[in-house]
Amino acid sequence: MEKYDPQKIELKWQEYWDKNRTYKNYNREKRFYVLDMFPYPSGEGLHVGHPKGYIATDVFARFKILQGYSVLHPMGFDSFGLPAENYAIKNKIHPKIAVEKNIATYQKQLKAFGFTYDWEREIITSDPEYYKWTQWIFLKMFEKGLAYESNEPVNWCPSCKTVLANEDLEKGSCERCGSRIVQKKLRQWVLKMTAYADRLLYDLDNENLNWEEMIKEQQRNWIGRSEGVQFEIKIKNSEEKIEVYTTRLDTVFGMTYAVVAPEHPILERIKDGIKNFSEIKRYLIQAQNKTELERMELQKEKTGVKLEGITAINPFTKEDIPLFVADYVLGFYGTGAVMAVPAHDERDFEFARKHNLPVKEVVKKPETKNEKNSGEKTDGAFTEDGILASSGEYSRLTSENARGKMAEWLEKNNLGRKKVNYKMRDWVFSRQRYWGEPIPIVHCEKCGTVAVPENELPLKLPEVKSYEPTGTGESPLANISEWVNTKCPKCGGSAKRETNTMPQWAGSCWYYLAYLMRGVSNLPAGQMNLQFPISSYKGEFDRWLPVDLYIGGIEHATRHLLYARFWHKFLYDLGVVSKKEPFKRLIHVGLVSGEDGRKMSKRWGNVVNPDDVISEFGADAMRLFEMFMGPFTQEVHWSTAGVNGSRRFLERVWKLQDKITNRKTEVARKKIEKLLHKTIKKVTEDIENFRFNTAISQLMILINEIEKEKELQTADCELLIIILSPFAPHIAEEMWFHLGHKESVFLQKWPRHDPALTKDEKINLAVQVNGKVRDIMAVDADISEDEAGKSAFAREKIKKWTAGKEIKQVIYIPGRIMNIVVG
RNA sequence: GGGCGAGUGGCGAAAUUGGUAAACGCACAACACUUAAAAUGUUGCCCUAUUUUUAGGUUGAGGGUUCAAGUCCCUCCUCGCCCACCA
Repeated sequence: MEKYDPQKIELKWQEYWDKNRTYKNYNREKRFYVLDMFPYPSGEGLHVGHPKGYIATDVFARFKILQGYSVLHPMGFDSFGLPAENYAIKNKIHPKIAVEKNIATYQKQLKAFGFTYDWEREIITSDPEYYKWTQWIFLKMFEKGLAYESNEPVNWCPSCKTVLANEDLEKGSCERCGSRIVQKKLRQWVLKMTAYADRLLYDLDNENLNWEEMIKEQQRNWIGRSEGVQFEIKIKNSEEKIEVYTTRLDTVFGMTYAVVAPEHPILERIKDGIKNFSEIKRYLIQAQNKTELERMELQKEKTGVKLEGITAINPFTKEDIPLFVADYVLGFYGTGAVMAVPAHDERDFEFARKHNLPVKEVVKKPETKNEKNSGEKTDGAFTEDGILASSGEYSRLTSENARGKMAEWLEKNNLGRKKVNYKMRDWVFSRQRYWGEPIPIVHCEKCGTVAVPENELPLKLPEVKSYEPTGTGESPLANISEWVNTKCPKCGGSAKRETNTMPQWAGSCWYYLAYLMRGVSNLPAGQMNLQFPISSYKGEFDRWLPVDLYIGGIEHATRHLLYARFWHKFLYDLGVVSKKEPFKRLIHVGLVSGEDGRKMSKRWGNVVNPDDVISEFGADAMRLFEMFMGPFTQEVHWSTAGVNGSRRFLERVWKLQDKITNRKTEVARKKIEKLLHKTIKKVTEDIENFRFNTAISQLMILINEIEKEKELQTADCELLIIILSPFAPHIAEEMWFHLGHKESVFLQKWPRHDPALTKDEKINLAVQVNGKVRDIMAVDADISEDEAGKSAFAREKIKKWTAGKEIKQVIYIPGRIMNIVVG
């Protein structure tokens, strides 16, 4: 047998699979759609962490192919957006050229792994043939009133010189460059994601999504639904009133003041009645100049000013209460105004203490028998539910009951109503950058905002010399007058094009559909041609959706995964797709950090390039190692020595070929056959449950055992090759052909274990005395309790511990343990 | 502050879901092969005592339930991730 030489065999089989279209069996009855979160092609290339998820999907894809499914496993590139553009600016290359170059690098790196990707379906989000559809979906949203213009203050990154969505922030800073965000009023395009808030929440639990609970929870928190009551507080001696929102209406008798946010419109309306208006004005300017971050850093310090001369009335108690303006109340949430109950809200408590406002306790902790009732007021607010006190007719009710009754009273008197609020905001969808999809809208003086007609799509991104961001709040496109100045599609008069572009995330909202659309076109690889109308793709959508398995990083939990679900639901409403949810099963890939435990980055010099690993150890060894490192969803540290271990394992597998024989040596055969079937069972179950590490350790156990034998039956070797093949496809294929086969191992059937063979006839039964293992007996697996007891008591080691003692109890769990309890 | 998750050898980890803790691998050590090294093979490798055997201890700490706890319950400690003035 010649030496195991991955360099030689891996390239050979990659070419073979490609040429023979080994994985493209799209006409089988059962189908399975495996999807990776596609990368954005940065200039750095891949490091060894990136492929971990791709290896897992590849293992799964091969497993499903072997189980007889048509498996769709596509790959593409998310090439619009800031990473590509910033790279281009830094290196003074046009983004388009940079993207082409980086994609070539990525492809080369990915292909070295021998993945099952169907490159004929590759998509690139910055390709006009692709983004004409991104634009089309936007136009549909515009048509349905879900894309609208807004002038609300938005997050502005002074370094990236663009606005950002809430989802793009990290602790009040730009997620990409770390710069502090400032609030800026700019005309923006916004998508009405909040219109889908309820469905985005509800369907998480009601569409049989096999998602990790952690990700569902993150989305729930992000959507942030809360049920409460909105009611009005009148201003004394005035027609004016403010609406407040609360989830704790039960505490309303404890309201000792009310607060409006600095942005609240009432301040302008009642300014003549405010005696200290100049002071208020100063405060508003001060508040406006605070950045998001400052607002948060100073959160302990609650500032605010009383509106002198203004009195509000608590609708329940009819008491006069003061009104404040304070920036701890957020202008964009709820009504931008709150009732303040210092006794039962920590923020209000803090504010009240600072401004010497009364604290009125109206909810008491229910008394429990054993608890000492000290009667002392605790230092802080009591924020839990309890029993009402000093609340008029509502006293003695539980918080929950009181909330219901109080809301009824408000409704009856036409003062308020139940209201659901969400933390999630509408999606700020425009960017003042060059490298993105142009928003297909024309501004006409006469007709207003007008959609670019469908047959003019794609609205191509014009070529420019200078694509650097301007910082003026306008995109670089605004400087190209021949592009900007156009005719109104409606009236034919002169009009100007929208110059903002779409955000990073737009293209990835529907890409899993584009792969399916690519299946319809018969054009050669690399040529996208996705023709209108969308209905011509319905058959493909219905056949393949939803995506059966989706793997990617956890950082997308509240960004891409939320946006894509939103778009999918919109497309569902349009009748484009027939399923409510796009991704049926979702698993996140745990990060691979550097050998030093730090995040892999140029800065630490701990980046490992997969090309180097593959050329030293082979793609199979690398694949195997990344699946063996630890539980898939967990963070792991890279270890080059560990890859070497996987390589050693493959060398040993390779050497088994010297033992292959067809002679019958029954005893050895039996032993290996049993272990083989146990391994089939475990590997099958483990792949299904994404426990690749234990699947591989079981394969190692099997190999260790076979090594001890002199011979290996051909039939057993074949089964071994098949169950190893998803992890190490190249060596498996090579060994498969060595056995004389003329057809790929991936056209074989995944074996089923024989249940009779996975059962042991003899087992080692542990015998405990008082819970401590004192002996281990080799017995028949189906030994009866009587017999097991007899043999146990006959054994010296057991006698030693039971002699002269009263046997109180004997517990026997067949196949597991016997515990003798003595007194 | 809120939510989610995790703590097991020198390291990555496993444990049939309440039933022999440390499988499998990495690193390390000794030996064999070799002039030597690498590679490979064999053996050892949680802690303490001891004489190969054996006994005791051990899953972040403490308590509880149970014949039996890494696994279930309570209290506490540490770490990670996400969200964070959301009324």
